[in-house]
Amino acid sequence: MNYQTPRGTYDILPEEIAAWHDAEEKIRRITELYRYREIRTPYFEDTKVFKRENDSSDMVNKEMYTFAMGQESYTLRPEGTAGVIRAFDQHKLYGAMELPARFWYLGAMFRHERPQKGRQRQFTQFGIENIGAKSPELDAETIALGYDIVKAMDISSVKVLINTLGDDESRAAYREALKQHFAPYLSELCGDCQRRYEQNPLRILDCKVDHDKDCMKTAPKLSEYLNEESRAYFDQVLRCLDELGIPYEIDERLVRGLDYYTHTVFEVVSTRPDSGAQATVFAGGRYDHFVSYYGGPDLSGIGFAIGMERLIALAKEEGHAFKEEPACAAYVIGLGQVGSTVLKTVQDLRRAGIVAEGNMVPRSLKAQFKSADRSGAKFTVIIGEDEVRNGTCNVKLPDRSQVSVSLRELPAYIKEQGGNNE
RNA sequence: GCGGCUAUGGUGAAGUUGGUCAACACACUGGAUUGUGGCUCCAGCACUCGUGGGUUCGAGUCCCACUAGUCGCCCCA
Repeated sequence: MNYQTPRGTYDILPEEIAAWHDAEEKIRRITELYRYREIRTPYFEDTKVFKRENDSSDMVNKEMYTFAMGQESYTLRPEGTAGVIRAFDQHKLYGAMELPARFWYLGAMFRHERPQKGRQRQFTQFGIENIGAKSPELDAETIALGYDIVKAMDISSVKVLINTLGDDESRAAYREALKQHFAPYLSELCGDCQRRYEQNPLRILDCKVDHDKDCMKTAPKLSEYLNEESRAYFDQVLRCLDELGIPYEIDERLVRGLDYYTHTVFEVVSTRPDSGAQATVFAGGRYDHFVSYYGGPDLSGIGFAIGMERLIALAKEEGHAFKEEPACAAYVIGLGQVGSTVLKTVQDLRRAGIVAEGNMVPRSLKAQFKSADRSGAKFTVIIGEDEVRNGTCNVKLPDRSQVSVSLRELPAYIKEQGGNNE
């Protein structure tokens, strides 16, 4: 029997973890600067939290890990927004927090999809939600936060795609116009599009199958159906981005997969040719009615999610130097019958704040030196039987010269020599 | 859910038209060298080629199924 990770899941081995810590640290710093606060919601929720009425997205309809326990049906979260808003409503945070309430989250998400480059069944998302206020400035600020994270990872080959879905009135008008336009062509469209025609005609524009059909090219544009207010809102978002120096591209086809979006939607994609089919680094948008869906007041919100695996992979491809974990400063070797002296010496070093390792099993001198080499320690401390008697040790310096130091003064000596790393 | 490609030790891999011991390199372990290492030299390191069937006198090499990886479609972070 071979044991291995389930399909689409993977282990992050110690070798890889520095990259994650680096990204997480930068994210923490940036969310702090923007005054966002972390929220942790369960990894599974009542299925109804994710499976909403009138939701036509595949993610919700066929990619969820749903399981039953007794009478209850639960689902592993496929995305972060639903849980955060559920918590916001459940705990009535609209009354307890200053609005807009600002949340960030980081954790695993689960979708039962076929794995490929940049897509796993368990993957990690960082996301933010800004709930309870609505303004073009907030939309721009939200995009800026994500953009800052991407920049902090030294990723430069990305572009911001942006679009507006308008308010309810604009969308309703557009929806009717689209249905009218596509009605005569319905039989030419793919099966998915025929389903979308009823459920969410906007998504037809997103279709890859029917992309090149004439009726797509002649389809009315959403921008033609925006009312005055929606147009002004979007223009102001763009103006803010201009002022912040964030380059963007308006993409009229961008409607996003989740059905709850209104007004501003955006997607930041990699422009690297080696990014594969899953090039989106982060994506999100505004939602006018999602907060009330779970029983809260009719507040608007905006958020986005970053795919952490994609972020880290891109940073790697772009040559970002990940912050490394602290190296070993001192390695302690024991020769002969030295009892617990090695252990005590290493502990003294650690208590003095020095990253240290010691040889704890009886091994040949050669093997111990080899470990010392591999640990990358700047200093090798050698303790033999004579030294134990005298209360001293031999310290090998980086230039391979050797000095005798009393065990009591060893931590101070190593600090003095600049031993504690950088 | 659909399609292409792939699958040999800890790692990178070689394995000819199916026919001896499954190369080579790195890594690892031990020794030369049990009070001083990173060099060198020597030795060891795949009862077996993702799993299960089949064809054959004979299969790592051919066929089928399954599993996994990978890339693409769908979808999406």
